[in-house]
Amino acid sequence: MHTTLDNLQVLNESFYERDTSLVAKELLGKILIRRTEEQDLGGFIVETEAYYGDTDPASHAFRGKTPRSKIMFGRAGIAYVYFCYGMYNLLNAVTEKQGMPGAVLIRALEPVYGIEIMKKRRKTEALRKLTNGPGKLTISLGIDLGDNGKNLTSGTGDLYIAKANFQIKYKKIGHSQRVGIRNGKEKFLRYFFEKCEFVSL
DNA sequence: GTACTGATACTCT
DNA sequence: GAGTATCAGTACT
Repeated sequence: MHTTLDNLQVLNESFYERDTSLVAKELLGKILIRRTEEQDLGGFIVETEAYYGDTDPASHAFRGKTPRSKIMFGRAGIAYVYFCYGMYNLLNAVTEKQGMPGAVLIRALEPVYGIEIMKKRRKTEALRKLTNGPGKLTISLGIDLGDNGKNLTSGTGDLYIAKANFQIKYKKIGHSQRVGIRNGKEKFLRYFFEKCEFVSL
C-alpha cells in the first residue's frame, strides 16, 4: 500500500458543483485527508449517500433553510458536519450550485494513512472497524462540529478530498437504498464499491 | 450469522 | 417534547 501524500490532486469547487448523485458516485475511490500536527490521516472513500433538497424527505434541507441546514444551500465543496443520535458526528460534502441544496454523506473509508492513530482513537486493532461507518470514520479522523463549514477544496486546509495518483483496486459500483432514514427510502442514493470489506453493510 | 436495545445530546416544532 | 443520515453489546438461531 502506498503511504505517501505526493502528487495528490485536490478536488476543486467545480467537481462538487454538479448533480449530487453524480458527485456521490464520483467521490468513490477519492482520498479523504485530515491533516493533524502529529500526522496525516485518511483513506479511500468507499461508500457515500446523496441528499437533495425539497424533493428529498430524508434530507435536512427538505423543510428549507434552518440554522443547521443552511450550509447545504451554500457554496459547493464545503464540509457539512452535524451531530447525530447524541453521540456521533457525520461528515458531508456540500454539492450543487450556490442556492441549490445538496450534500454527499461520506459513509465509509478504506484506511490508508495514520492507521496506528486511528486504532488508538477507535480503541481497536481491527482494521476493518476503523472507518466502516459514518460515525466511526469521524472518530478515527477526529472530525467534529468545529470542522463544519471548512473548505474541502483547499489543499492547504486541514480537511480535504483529493484524487489519488494510483489505481484503486475496486471496480464495480453498487447502489442501494440509503441507511438509517425514515422517509425517502424508495430512492436508491447510496453508492459503494462492491466486494469491499470496508463498507458499512 | 441476524435481531433487538440502550446510550446520548442536539435540532427543530 | 419528539425525532434522529449511529454504534456496540447482548441475546438469540
